[in-house]
Amino acid sequence: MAQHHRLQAWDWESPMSFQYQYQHLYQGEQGEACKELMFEKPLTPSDVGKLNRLVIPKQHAERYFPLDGVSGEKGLLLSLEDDSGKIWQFRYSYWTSSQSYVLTKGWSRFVKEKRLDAGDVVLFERRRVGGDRLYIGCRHRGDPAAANTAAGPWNTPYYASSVSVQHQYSSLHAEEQRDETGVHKSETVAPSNSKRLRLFGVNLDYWPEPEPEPVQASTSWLI
Amino acid sequence: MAQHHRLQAWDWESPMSFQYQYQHLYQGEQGEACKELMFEKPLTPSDVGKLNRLVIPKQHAERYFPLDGVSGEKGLLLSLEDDSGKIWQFRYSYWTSSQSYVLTKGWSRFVKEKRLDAGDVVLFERRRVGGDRLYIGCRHRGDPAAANTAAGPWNTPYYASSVSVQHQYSSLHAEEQRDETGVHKSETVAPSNSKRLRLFGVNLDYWPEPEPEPVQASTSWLI
DNA sequence: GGCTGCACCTGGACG
DNA sequence: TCGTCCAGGTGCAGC
Repeated sequence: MAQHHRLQAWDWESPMSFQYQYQHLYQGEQGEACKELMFEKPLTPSDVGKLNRLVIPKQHAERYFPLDGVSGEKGLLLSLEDDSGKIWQFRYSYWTSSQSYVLTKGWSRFVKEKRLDAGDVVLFERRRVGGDRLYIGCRHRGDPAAANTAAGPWNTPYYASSVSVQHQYSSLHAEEQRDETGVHKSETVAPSNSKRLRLFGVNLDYWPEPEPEPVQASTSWLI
Repeated sequence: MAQHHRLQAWDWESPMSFQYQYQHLYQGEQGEACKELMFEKPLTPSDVGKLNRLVIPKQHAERYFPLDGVSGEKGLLLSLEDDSGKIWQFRYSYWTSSQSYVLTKGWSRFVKEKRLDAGDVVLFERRRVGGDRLYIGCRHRGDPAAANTAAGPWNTPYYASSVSVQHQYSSLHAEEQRDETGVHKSETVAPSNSKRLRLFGVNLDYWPEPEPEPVQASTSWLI
């Protein structure tokens, strides 16, 4: 598994880039079980430009991302964690017109915060710690040994102590709505009306409507 | 009606350019009733360039093309026949941003197949034969006496015997879906969910959704 | 009004 | 040759 070894290399060679509150995740974890690179994509100019979308190569999308709901009118919402512990939500859709899978809403914020340029690499992992987590990282061009070094905890005051998945969802919804509208809404912390998807052992919420709300589990999707 | 006389002139001066299967359309037709030039437009560099759209001069659009639905989200679909009998579908829209009427989807294929360049002329006619038909033709720069000579029946195996409007619709839908997805779908030849528009005595189907389906007449629109 | 998001579109590359 | 994929675009609505 050459890819996997490469991941291990650049990931573990800069352990200090991991945040304090996540160091415990790696205690005693030396083997392949703890993390798995799903795929990487070198970013094209369009991926980091004004189109505000990331094209997910079809073979990776169909292998690693859920198929259920992605073709629906609004696609579905993916929640991924970066090395700082921040949760990133992206709308994940299939565009029949171009026959491609894309991340749209939320992607431009990621590009901006991580200062991504064409030629940089975005990568998707799942990490086992208790349950699995979905992880998104990046590596800047010419910086082969380090992933996700652009954003540190100093940029992400939220979630500093959010370890439980459920807690992260609540915090996330709060921040998401602040980011989106600049307005705090009363129902912010108690969403409903979404479906829960279990992916790589991680519960993901998604919904066909805008203004997502938290949830009872209704759909279970396992790889 | 000077325009009309001009049409008669260049059109009938090269009768051999008309296709065999359509020659019967002109049998016994000598008067103005059989065909009418709606308008011509000399093509600009943008009309034949990478913008993949034809701007329809507003006065012509509003006089000759339907107003109902053109400003809608998807515009509407116009089906026009060329001299070879091939049916061309174009998305016809009004762009509020530029306040112009345009043909978009389908236009670039027409430009390519007819080998149109800036300075060439595209023309729109209605022809009476039984019911009326909408017709699209072109005339290359420096070739004032001939319209639509660039494409012959040798380029258009489809529709060679499609004379009835209904038959043309079925064939057309089949081709449209082939173009869009590259996949033949079982419901291809039996569209529904579209609206029917009667324009210049010709039934036109249009729909707000992709993947159109054939239809019972629901809307009747008469000029 | 600018930016984002969205649905749609097309040409080029390539197997 | 032809279908598939995707990079690079569009207009426009909403925030």
